[in-house]
Amino acid sequence: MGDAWIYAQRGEAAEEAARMLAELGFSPRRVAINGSLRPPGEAGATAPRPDLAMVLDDRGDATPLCTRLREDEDLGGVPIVVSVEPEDLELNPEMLEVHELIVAPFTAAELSARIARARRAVHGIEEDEIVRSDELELNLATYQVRVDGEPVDFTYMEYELLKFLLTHPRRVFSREALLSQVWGYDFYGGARTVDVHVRRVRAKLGSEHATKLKTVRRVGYRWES
Amino acid sequence: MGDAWIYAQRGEAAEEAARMLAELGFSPRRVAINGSLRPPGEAGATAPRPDLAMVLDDRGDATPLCTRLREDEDLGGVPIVVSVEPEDLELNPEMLEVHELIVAPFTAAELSARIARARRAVHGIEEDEIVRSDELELNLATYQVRVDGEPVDFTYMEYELLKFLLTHPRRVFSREALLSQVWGYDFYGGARTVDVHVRRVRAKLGSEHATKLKTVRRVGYRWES
DNA sequence: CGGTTGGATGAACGCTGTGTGAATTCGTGC
DNA sequence: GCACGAATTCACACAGCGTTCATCCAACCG
Repeated sequence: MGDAWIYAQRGEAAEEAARMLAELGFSPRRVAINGSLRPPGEAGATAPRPDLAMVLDDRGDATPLCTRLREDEDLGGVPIVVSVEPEDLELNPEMLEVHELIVAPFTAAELSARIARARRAVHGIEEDEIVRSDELELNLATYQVRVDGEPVDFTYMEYELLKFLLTHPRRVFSREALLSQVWGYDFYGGARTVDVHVRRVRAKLGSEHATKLKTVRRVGYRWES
Repeated sequence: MGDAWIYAQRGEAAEEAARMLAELGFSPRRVAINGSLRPPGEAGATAPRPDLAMVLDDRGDATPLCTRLREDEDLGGVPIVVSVEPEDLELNPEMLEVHELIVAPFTAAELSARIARARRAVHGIEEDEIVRSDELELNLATYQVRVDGEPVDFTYMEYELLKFLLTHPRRVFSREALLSQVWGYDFYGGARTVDVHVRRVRAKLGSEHATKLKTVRRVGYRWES
C-alpha cells in the first residue's frame, strides 16, 4: 500500500495508529509534530513523498499542522486523514477542509474506508486499481505504467501481457496458455507472437526489471521479482 | 438550520436520527426509501429542496438510493450524509463518492461536524461552480466554457462530455462507459458517436488543450492535464 | 567440441481501430 | 409545416500496432 507518515504528539496513540496501518498493509513512520514534517533521516534532498499522511489531533493542535502540510511544496496532494477525540469535535474551519476526518477510537475497517475516501478525493483513483511490484506500477484505471517512477508508454497488448504476468507472479505460463489467457480463448496464431511481445515489454521495462520476466526454456515465461 | 430529509428502512434508527437532527436545530422529515424520494404530501409540483439528506444504510441498501438522489433533477446539490453500520464498511464505490460518511452509533457532536463538512463539500463546489484545469474553465452554472480566458460555445453533449472527463481526470473510460455515464444508461448507439464528439471537443479546445484529451488505443479516452 | 534445438532479434507486412469529412436523422422553436 | 442547429450515423483513408518471417545466437546433449 505504500508509506504512511504519522504526525502525533502522544506516543501511545501513534503506536496504535501505526499498528493499525501496518495491519492494512502500509509502512508506517512516525514524524514529530514540530519540525520538518519529514521522518528523521529524510532530509529535503531526496524528498520522498508518503502515500498517506495521518494526523492525530491532540486538543486542537492538528489545525496549524494541517495548514503547513497543505502548503508544503513537496507534500501537496498527499491524502490527509485526521483523527480527533470525540470531545474535540467542535467546529473549526481546518477540520472542514481536511480530506477525511475520523473520530477516535476507531476500527481498522473504518480507517481503511476513510483512507480510500481520502485517496479518492485527492487522486480520483482507488488504491485497489494499482498493481505494484517493486519499482513497477501498473495503474488499471489510467492504463499507465510507471517504471522507477517514470511513466512509460505501453501498447495495449504489451500492457495486458505485463499485467497478466505481474498479477500471476512466479507461476510459469506456456505460450499457448498466454495466448489463450491474454489474447483470448479463440486466438489462433503462432506461438512466436508471444516472444515478440515479451521482447518489447522487456525493452520498455529497462534492463533492471527486464530480468524479472524470466524465460523458462522449453516451457514458457514467468514473472519473478 | 433548515429541513433535513431522512431516508431509512428501519423505524427506530430513523427516529433516533430525527431526534438528533432536531437537537441540532433541523426540521427532520422521514422519507420512505422506495418511491419518489420526497416526504409524503410533497408532490413534484412545489419541488421543495431539503438542506440536508441523511441516508441510513441497512445492509448496503443505501447504494442505489444514493445514486438516485444524486441523479434526481431537483435534489442535485443537496448535501448527503450516509450512516453505515460498522460491519457494512466494506468498500463500495458509491460510499467513496458520497459527501460524508458516518459510522453508527454516533454522537450528535460528530453528526454536526460531518454535516458541516458535507455542506462545505457541496458549497465548495457551488461556490466556485467553476471547474478549472490549467487555462480551462467550465462554469457549471452558466454552461459556459472559457479557453485561455476566451469564451467558447459548446453544445450540450460536448459540454457534458468535457465536464465528465475533466471532473474524472486521468482515468480511462471506454466508449461504452462514456455512453452510459454521459449519454445515459439506456442509450444504445454506435460507439463511434463518442469519437465524433471527442473530435468536436478537441477542435473547440484548440491544439494546446486538445492534446490533453488523450486516446488510449483499444480502450477509450482519458483526460490528462 | 560440433550438432541440434529453442529463444532472441531485426525488419517488413497487413489488419484493426481511430481520425476525418460529410450526409442523415433528430429535436426545437417559430 | 418549415427552418435551423445539434446529434448521430456513414464511408473512407491512414497510422499504429500486432503478427509473421528470416536470421542470428545461446543453451543443452552427445
